[in-house]
Amino acid sequence: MLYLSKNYLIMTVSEENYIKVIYHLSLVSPKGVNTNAIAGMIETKASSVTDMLKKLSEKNLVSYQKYQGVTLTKKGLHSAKMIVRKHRLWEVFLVDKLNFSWDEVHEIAEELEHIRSEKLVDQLDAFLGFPMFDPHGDPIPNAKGEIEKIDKFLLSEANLNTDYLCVGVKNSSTEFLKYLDKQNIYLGSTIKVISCEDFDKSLTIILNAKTISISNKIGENLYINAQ
Amino acid sequence: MLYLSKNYLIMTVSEENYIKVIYHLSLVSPKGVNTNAIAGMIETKASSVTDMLKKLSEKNLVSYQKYQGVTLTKKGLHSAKMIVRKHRLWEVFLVDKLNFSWDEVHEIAEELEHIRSEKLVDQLDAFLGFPMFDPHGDPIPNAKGEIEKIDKFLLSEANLNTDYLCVGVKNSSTEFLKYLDKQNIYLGSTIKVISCEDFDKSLTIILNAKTISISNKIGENLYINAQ
DNA sequence: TACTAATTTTAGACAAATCTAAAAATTATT
DNA sequence: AATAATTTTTAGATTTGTCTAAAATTAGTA
Repeated sequence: MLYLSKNYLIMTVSEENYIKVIYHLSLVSPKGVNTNAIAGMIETKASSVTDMLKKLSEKNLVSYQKYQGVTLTKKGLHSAKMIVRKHRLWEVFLVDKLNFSWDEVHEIAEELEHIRSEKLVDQLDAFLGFPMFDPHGDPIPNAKGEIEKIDKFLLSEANLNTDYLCVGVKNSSTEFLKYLDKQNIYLGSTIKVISCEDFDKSLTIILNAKTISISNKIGENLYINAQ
Repeated sequence: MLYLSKNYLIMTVSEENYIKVIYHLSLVSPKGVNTNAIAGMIETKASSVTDMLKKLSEKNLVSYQKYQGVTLTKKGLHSAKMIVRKHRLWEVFLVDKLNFSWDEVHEIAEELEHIRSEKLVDQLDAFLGFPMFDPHGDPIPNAKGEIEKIDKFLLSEANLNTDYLCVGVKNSSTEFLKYLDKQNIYLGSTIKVISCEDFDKSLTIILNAKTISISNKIGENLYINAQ
């Protein structure tokens, strides 16, 4: 096994991707992540996942019991947070400094998140002014792995006639983000739900003083916050 | 073979490293680069190089004749320049924006040079103000692959009692760059050679108004320019 | 020119990460 | 609780990039 120092072991890009996916799935299934769920996210076969889980378990990055799903160890959790930290910091860099739009950055950050230098990440963080959130409203872990939790919920759960702030997206797909751009919905936009159709749960909202109608699916992918 | 469009083919990190090394060696051996020379640079075995040369030849990135060495095709040359472009732009970013020193950036740029997005490189270039040279004085190819040639030569070839400007380093190793820092030799420093010892070719120079002595090996790795 | 030395290539093997197909274990359903 | 359906694992194969050892070619030298 490839170690640089006692606490820092070199992971392959593939291993990092598994750890990251397990981390994201753990937030929804903290008791254990299923093989198939991982396979779905990585776009690989369940058998490949099993192979990798054994390897990650060997390296003490996950706790894995045959047929019982997998959880991150303390070491694995820290690795995952550092990957997420890099991913989100690079996204901020791309948007704030290189004028990318929020729908263009995910794919590039998927590559940049695997660049190894710790100093690079921390200098980048400082250069960007220690941002707390990425362009999609997701929190950026600090150098220790600590994550600022903000109280946010979905627009579909909003009370009627109450002012909210748009603070994030649940879905970061290009299609969804481009739709939001077209509707002039950005992070920081003010939103008030006027009505909800019983039939299809579509919402009529006042967005930055204009009234528009959006589908239930949009409401279920937009995070808001009490203003 | 993995193509994205007619003219853009995806290369693996390994393939890119070979192409880059062949490019650098071509500048010294334009008639053909030897298998062993490549093996030495990549720290691999000659047999591995042979395997890769066949693969690169298949992809039309190199012209390869058994036992006869290898040269880059037009396509290979362009790929190489784009990799070098990325490497050097990232080095500028690390030094100018993230406060790295010139001896820390090579290793990180070795990773960053493989990030694929063309838009990323071009936006980075603009963000940095279209720099012509990297922190070691090496020219940065523009988006078309054009490289500014400046007339530079080694300090060991300098005339006595003539004012020169330090414009680059031939050797970018950490050890050499740290030595230069210690001696306060930077790009842009003014240098005049006062004398050269017959015995060991060591040089006595006036550097920024101070007189110091440097070995022949230093003189053979420092590029200068008529002021 | 013939022989020796160095370089380069071939042949076959291996590790990492993946796959398919079949077997085993778990979960859901009657 | 027995059986069906689903999930997960195993076993064995494949691809990429590497390796070693041996063979082939080229270069150097007496």
